[in-house]
Amino acid sequence: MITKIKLNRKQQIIEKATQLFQKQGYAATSMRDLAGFIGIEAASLYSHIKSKEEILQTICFQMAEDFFQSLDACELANEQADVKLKEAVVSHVEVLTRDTAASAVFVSEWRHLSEPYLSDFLSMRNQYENKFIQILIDGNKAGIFKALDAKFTVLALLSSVNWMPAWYKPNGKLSPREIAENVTDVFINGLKVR
Amino acid sequence: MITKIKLNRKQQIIEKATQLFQKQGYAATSMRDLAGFIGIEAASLYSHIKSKEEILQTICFQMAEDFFQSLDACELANEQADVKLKEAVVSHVEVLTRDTAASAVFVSEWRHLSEPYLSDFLSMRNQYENKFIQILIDGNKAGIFKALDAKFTVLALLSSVNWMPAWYKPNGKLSPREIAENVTDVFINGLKVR
DNA sequence: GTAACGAACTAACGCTAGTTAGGAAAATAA
DNA sequence: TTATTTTCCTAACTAGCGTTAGTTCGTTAC
Repeated sequence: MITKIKLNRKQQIIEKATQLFQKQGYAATSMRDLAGFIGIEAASLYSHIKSKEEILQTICFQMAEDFFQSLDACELANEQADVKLKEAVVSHVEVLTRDTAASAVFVSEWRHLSEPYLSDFLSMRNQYENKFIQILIDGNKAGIFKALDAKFTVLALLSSVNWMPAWYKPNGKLSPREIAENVTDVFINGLKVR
Repeated sequence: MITKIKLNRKQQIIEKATQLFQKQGYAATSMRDLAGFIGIEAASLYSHIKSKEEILQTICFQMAEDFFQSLDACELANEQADVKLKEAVVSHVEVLTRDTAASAVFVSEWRHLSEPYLSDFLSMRNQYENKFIQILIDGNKAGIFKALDAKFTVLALLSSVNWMPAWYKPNGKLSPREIAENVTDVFINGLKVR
């Protein structure tokens, strides 16, 4: 009984590649490595994909799309800046934890994209970060947030959260939302008892 | 007039390699690349170094030593936990910004170390993180810090700060100490006006 | 002046990389 | 059953990898 395990070879290739790219890095992962783990020959991969880089592109741009979609799904129009920030970070962390391997690749392997994909990627990332920056700026104008370099602060916030895939265990005690709420609480209210 | 530019070839090799490892990653940087930038043949590198990995080892362990040395130099024995934490982060950021390229390599290329160097490296890193964790635990016991998962919080804090080398410009408006103080202030007191 | 040394060179080694071509086998459709 | 399409194979190619061997050549030491 074989059942229909073989949903889609291409999808399986991308999934395994994601794991290997996370563990070893894109450049240090060979097509023979990848094929071996799947149980076929390296050349056979090319019946399903066009190139090694296509895999990386798929991972990176799929994740980018997920981040945008999740952020857009938050209804933030009528909220205060601190609530907005919290919800935005929760959305971000939920995407991050949904597939930690893909997230890790997204965070640290994008630089191996070639042009014009690299430029596209960076411009999308910039656009995404700007949404967070705007929340901080608005929050400051509204007297809710301190006057800090908004870009700098957002980068610090996202960096702290982007490295979660490296240590997040899906069976841990905390849900993604709880984790995100903890992190944002520290950022918004601080570590200190008051 | 040639003057004595050639301070030390080995040092020059390591410096250039550091830049390339940062920009392209360790695995994606070839010895011919490196040699080309220096202006010699790849084979000639081996008059000065034993292997490609030796360069990575030098960078990673030199940085590790710097971090420990800088942290140990802080006199924290009689301070409150929040001051301790602030000083520890300042020390960390000062090392990070002293050589941003080496720091970036230290942060993201260590996984290409082979055994036993990899294990040594990770155990040192663990030891280092534990010093921060202890500060949080003590601070909580003393009623200064909230009750949070200390390890989790430290990793978030260090991650947020470890990605500074990627965007820090030495000629920026803020000194390393000011940057570190800003970051720690957010972490300790929060983003919110009170 | 000659011996010794350091740093560079050329040439090549063995290996692995990503990828292509062409055909066999297996799965699917008619 | 036959035809078609999908999947995988073997074999091979070119390019590049890290590294070694052996040599040349200028500088330094006696």
